[in-house]
Amino acid sequence: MTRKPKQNRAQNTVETIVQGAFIALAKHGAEGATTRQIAEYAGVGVGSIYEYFENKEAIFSAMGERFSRELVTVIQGATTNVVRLSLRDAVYELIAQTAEFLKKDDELYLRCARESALMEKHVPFGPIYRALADLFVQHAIKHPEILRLNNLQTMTYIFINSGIATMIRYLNHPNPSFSFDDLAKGLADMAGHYVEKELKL
Amino acid sequence: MTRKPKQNRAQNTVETIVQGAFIALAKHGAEGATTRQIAEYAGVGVGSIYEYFENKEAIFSAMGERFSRELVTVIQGATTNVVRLSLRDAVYELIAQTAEFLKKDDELYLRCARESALMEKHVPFGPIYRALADLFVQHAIKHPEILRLNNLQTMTYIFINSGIATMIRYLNHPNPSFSFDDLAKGLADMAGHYVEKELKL
DNA sequence: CGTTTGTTCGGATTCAATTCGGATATTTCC
DNA sequence: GGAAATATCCGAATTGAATCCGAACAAACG
Repeated sequence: MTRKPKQNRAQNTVETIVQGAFIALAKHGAEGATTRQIAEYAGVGVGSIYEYFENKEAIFSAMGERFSRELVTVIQGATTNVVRLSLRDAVYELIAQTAEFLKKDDELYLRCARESALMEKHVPFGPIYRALADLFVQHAIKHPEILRLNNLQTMTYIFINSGIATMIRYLNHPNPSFSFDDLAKGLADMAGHYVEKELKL
Repeated sequence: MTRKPKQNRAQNTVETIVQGAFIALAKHGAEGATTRQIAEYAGVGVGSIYEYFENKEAIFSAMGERFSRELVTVIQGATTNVVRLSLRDAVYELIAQTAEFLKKDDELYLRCARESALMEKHVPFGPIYRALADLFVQHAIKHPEILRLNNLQTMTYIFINSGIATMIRYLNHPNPSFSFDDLAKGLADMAGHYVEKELKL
């Protein structure tokens, strides 16, 4: 039965295992990442994994949670700057920040994000979605005219999901006919134009 | 080594296996779908699977290809009607058609699409993307003003990917605060407003 | 028919995930 | 301090699903 790590040592082991899993995944893809691989990279016996993780899936979930948590931090960190900007600029800035986050640590996260099957399954998007929705609210407070939109719920959902999905897809399979920056501008314009047009009606 | 089926009988076995895999997946999810399960549903010996499929992954790929092929047919079938409509109505209609496609056969495809991890990995989106891009061109021929947009490539990419991703996400985890139809309208408006606004500049 | 080629099958094999029981480290408490 | 209790770590052994294989069955062909 999996137990909670009580000592520092164990806490550290858990962290080490998750880190090892990130490395194994980035290096060998979802297939190559066997439990032995992970234990190897973590510098830990295979058995130790099962002291703290129900099974291999649980490691991936822990990875997903760490990813989600850090991305939320990035989003929250960007809030103060972003709320001042126009919606268009806010979207652009947010995408830029996220891209930077994915590329840190020698693209560790981006490499893992390429295993999009695992991502989709194990990353809790709820908190990310909520952080963005919050940001959106903060932004709306500074730009109250946006509140006049009547289908705000739906459009927030669409913008957020579209943005995340399109960005991930592009990073996974870059399309040579335009740059990531073009994409970011396109997404920013899409949101910007929509709001401007809708407010006119 | 896997072989090509030469006799009708074998051709049929291959088809049967793929069908069995769809059923197993819809019924028991990605985990429950063991090779024995699949063979069982197909009414075929386990060994037979390996005559025509390199491994289990290959079955999923075949499923993905079948899915992709059929969806492309749906899109192409919708073309004649859709090109007449305004961009907004065209997007709406297309989403409606796709949703209907996903729900046929007692939601067989939708159930499988829920295993989004597998989808993402095994469905070749290229042909689907191309069919939509084609449709977009056909549409533009009837509505030439659209060709005045300067970042057409990028925006096509964004609209198509946003639409697919948002729709699949909603169907996988419906958001109770608005309906699927609201979503379709939102996506249609997003594309419609963007184009109208951009053309004004 | 007899031969050759295509097909089906399910028991045997393989290999990664998981378990287990003991060895080792840390904390507790006298 | 040190001995008991608790927590941690480990890797050989087990398990089970994916895959292989060789025998048996069917069709095609002369």
